[in-house]
Amino acid sequence: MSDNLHHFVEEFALAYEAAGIPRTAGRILGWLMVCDPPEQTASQLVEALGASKASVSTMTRLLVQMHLIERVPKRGSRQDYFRIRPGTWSERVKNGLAGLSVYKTLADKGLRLLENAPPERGERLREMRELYAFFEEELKGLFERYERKKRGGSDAIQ
Amino acid sequence: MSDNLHHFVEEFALAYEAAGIPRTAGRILGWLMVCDPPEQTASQLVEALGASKASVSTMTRLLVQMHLIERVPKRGSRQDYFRIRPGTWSERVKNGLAGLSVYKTLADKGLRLLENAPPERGERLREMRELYAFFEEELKGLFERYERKKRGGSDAIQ
DNA sequence: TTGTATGTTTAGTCAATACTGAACAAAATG
DNA sequence: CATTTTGTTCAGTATTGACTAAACATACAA
Repeated sequence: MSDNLHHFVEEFALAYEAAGIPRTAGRILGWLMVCDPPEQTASQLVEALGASKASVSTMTRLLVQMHLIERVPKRGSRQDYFRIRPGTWSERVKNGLAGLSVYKTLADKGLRLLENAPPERGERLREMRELYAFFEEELKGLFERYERKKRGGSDAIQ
Repeated sequence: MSDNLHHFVEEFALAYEAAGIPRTAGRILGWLMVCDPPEQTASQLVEALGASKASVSTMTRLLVQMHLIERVPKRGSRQDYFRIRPGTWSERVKNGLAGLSVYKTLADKGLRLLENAPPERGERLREMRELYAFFEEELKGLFERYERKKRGGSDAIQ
């Protein structure tokens, strides 16, 4: 409704566009973070964001696939309700950090190819491998610490 | 040269394409990680990767701007030499992780807009904020630990 | 059944971008 | 000076992808 809120939604969308999420999908995310009530039908999204039905249909599907939002069935209504999936951001960060291990694997593959080459030739890859291995290990622990803190902390979300 | 190496370079490029780096730029990166010698001229890159001069010129510029590679002046030659920037991967991870703070800021902005709204409406944003704040803080420490370990460790790169 | 509300799929438009060949620029060498 | 080597810029092509309107499908309501 308010102009400020719309501005926020745009900023939200922009930030997530940089992370590879389509503009409209980002707007849906941003809106679902601040709207009242937190569950919204597809038509409400169309209305609030000024996007087409088709776009909302496609992007909600995408966001559901990405586990960022979820469909909420509502008895007495056959409309689809959407909301931010509880725990989404935590999972997103977790997956993002876990994705770093791809690069460790990559470095490993390269090193295997250079087994018979003079050792200094593998220096670049070893540095890369060492870095990603360190973070893969440590981030695992960091995440556990976060979840433990959250369980023990004030309000648990789910 | 070897077919295996080319396959590795392709895989490397593919992995970094997922991170938003153009295919050819990724190939340059991959090649510079395993080539011998580690510094290569533009024409060597053209030759090794089968890309056009124009592409190599554009993509090397991009990679230099991204601080992933660097131009190395070489006395006695007016050709441009390129190599992986020492410490690149470390810096890349560091910046990537530092980028998470954008989302904390984002959540803050949203919360400010909801100041006058009933508190439960800010619940989604508070959860998000709390998460990113935690990681912003902890990752800072984690990185320090990595650098300290590296300095103290076996071979320092730069 | 017919009508109405809702969501998905399709076809097509528009914009962005990765890439190339060719023209151009700059500088060293003969 | 002209020639050769090297790199950049420009113009054009092809691909991808986000988005929309319109057609279609589904299911409830009268």
